[in-house]
Amino acid sequence: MSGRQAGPTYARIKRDILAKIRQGEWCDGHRIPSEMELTRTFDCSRMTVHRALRELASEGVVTRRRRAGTRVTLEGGRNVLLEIARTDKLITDLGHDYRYELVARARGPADAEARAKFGSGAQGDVLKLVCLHYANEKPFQLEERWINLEAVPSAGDADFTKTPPGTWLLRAIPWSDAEQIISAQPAAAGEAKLLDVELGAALLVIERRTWLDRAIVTFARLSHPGSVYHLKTTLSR
Amino acid sequence: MSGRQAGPTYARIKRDILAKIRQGEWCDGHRIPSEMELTRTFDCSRMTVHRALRELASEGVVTRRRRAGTRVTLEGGRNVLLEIARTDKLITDLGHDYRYELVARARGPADAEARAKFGSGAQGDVLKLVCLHYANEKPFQLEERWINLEAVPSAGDADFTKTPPGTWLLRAIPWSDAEQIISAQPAAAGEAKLLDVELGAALLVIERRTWLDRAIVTFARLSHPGSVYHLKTTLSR
DNA sequence: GAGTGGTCTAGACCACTTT
DNA sequence: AAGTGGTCTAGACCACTCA
Repeated sequence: MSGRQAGPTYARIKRDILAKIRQGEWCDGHRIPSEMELTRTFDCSRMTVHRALRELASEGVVTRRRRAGTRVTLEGGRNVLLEIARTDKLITDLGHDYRYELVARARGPADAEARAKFGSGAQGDVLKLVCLHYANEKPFQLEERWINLEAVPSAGDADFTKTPPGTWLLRAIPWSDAEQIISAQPAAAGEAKLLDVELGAALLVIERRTWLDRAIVTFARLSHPGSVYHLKTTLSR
Repeated sequence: MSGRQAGPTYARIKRDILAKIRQGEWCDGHRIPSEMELTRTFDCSRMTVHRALRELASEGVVTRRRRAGTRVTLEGGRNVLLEIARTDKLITDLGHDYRYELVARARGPADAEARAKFGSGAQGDVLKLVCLHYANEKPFQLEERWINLEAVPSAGDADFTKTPPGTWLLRAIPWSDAEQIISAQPAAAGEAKLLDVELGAALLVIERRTWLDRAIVTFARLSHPGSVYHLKTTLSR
């Protein structure tokens, strides 16, 4: 038969295998037919079968080993795509009014606090910014931002009263590595006042470090009132 | 010639292109040579070049359009990999002792609470479990779990005093879609007592729904004391 | 040793989009 | 109309690993 369904052959092979896994016909650890067998089943070349299986493997659905064959991946950790967007985009995507305010700006040699954030990587001047992002005129995110001026000298002259530093940095600076820590923390006195929440209220905090090669570029601490913000991720297989 | 560096040809092509992007030689929006040109540059077949470019496109590094060519992807949102693991694996990976305890188990028709969690998808019996996961004998995660027994009848007979429901479900049940919401919430009275924290303390809460086709399988609310738990993600390009 | 996946080739035809 | 990427083939040889 080979009722030519929609799309290319490799996609049809992927769909058929995924359907068998989803329906439980092939469960965790089950061995999938070899490339040669599938070549006969789908009446196509081995390269086409190989591409389908290779993509499923790169998506974590199956695990392949020479001689041992292809098996449905045993359950372990799963990788979930978590999309991180600029704060202004995040808010306007939700259909809210967005407003940004620069609360404080200070430039000077790296003090102990900055060195702690940067993990001892900064010796020269550091720019520290404190910003508030509003959604519908309510505080949505408090952004504390440290920028390593050794790595990004042009940030010293940038005007951050209109453009949030996150947006400016994404446009201006290439980066090679990033790290992000998501946690729940009680609001300290200063944070509570700026975010207009009770002292000790639950905040969702994202701390993000960004490097260019070995040099740290920036550290951001983004705090959100727990009552108004969450991260949502979806996945399917 | 073709100074055979390490690894297969397609990987070398990917590395070379990524290096040019990282070093800023090809910046956002820059057009990359066509497959035919790269075929000559790297002295290999077009399929090999195609594979390298296709993988870079699937990783979001480049964007490809027929006739228009291949370009370095313009900056937009970023995708971050967030790894989600079973709680027992999470704790033992950190080098801590793991202990699990079933606090409560109740079976009955879906009440208003369960229908709210399931988004009105459940009509029949529901199994509700409350579990505690300890790391080094300190409460690490409070798991409140609802299982739709219409979708998973065998869960009604499973023994959850030894095996955590998350582990059991991952092994027993295929799934097709999942949704996850990460938030910061204050500890309610019952949660505070079980987790041994102050009333109103900041909790990092993960709520996860899992479906098989259209039917909801399970809803889990996983609460962690903010002081002992965080999610960490890293990425590089 | 034999069977598995991993890579690669030198062609081919098609689909799409810009000119 | 021409040039780009998208897919596919029918082979080939290699690398790994289990029996």
